[in-house]
Amino acid sequence: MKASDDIAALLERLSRVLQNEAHADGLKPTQWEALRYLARANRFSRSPSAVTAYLGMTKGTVSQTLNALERKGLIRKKSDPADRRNLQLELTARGAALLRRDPVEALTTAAGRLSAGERRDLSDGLEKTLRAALRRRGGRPFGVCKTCRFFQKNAKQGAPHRCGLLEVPLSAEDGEKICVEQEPVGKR
Amino acid sequence: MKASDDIAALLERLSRVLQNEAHADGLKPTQWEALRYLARANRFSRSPSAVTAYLGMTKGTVSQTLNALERKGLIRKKSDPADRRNLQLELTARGAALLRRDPVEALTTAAGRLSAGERRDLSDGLEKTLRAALRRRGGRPFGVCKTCRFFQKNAKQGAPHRCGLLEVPLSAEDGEKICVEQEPVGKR
DNA sequence: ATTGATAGTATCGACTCGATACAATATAGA
DNA sequence: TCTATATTGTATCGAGTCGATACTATCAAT
Repeated sequence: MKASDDIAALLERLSRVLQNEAHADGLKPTQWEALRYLARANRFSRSPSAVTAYLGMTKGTVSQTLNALERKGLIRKKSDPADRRNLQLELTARGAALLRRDPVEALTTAAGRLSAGERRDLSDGLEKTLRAALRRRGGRPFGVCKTCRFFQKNAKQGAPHRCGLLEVPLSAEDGEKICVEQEPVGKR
Repeated sequence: MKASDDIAALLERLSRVLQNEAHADGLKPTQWEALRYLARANRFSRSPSAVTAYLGMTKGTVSQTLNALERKGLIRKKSDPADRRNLQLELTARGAALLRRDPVEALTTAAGRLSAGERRDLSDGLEKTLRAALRRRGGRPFGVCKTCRFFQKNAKQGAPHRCGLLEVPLSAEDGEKICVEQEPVGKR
């Protein structure tokens, strides 16, 4: 009980530090988050609606944020010929370059001083807490493609892997990225 | 290297969930944070400047946030007769009541499912990460009074304890609360 | 063709937040 | 004492956030 309160307080405070850090290079915290997400998401997951689900915000806010990123020349919008309601988002070269100077590096290096065991413990605890919090809110976990129950390794039909949900081939790179549709293996 | 990135990503995402959660009851995330801080801070640390240092924001923003909380009848401002530049802040009964319905409870209960050992590991990792991040930014740790190097236990001069920095008596309650001036024991 | 779901945009209002400029009070030095 | 200088807090601006609401465009199912 006591320790839970401490964890909440620590998370709140770290969250604040993170947010303060994220005002660098003329971008706002939300803009950084969206940019980071787009860099780590596979091609099925680089749409405004996926960003909306990931950030847990409303469509309107995300629309504004993406417009800001486009205005700054950090992302590009392409319409999807298959479904013209969809927008495909991708980072420009400038967007990718900016991301290499990510202010959240500060926290990354702060965590880097921990021992390997401490890092694993911390990572495990955070992941469990995050999953519990997301379940409670009804949010998707947004895990990496290859950890999904629909991921078919070595499908051997032209492409290395395959998605059993969308019925499409997957490159090795796709498998490493975040996916909107991801559902952890033995779940649900 | 790999695990550090994971930790940064998990923290970022948890931070976002936390922020989304904190839009309850007509308060904004920052207003909740300020309110929570004021409930946990001792009498030397309930001023606008202490809130400013704690949240790591500018004076102007904090001033607005505190005005909003006052308008909503959640905090009260009193001028300090000793130094008339200072403002003493305190929660009203309504403020204290609202805090008992804190939306961050969501995360608290999420963390509550962890085992005692997992909680301790998580808490330790978060604390070390936070300290490292704060040191890097030059921020104060804002620890609890009784863990401060200036804390004198059982001073036996009227009051239970004593602050060796400010040279004032401390109640048992003061000792349990967050202090702006706190410096961890064997530090620096 | 109508109906309904889905993807995005536009706009409003309250708030955030860095930046800047400012008022009042306290403190230290000449 | 008079005068910097620092400290505490407020006021205002502009860009952005974010929930809410209303809107357009496209697709899908009957």
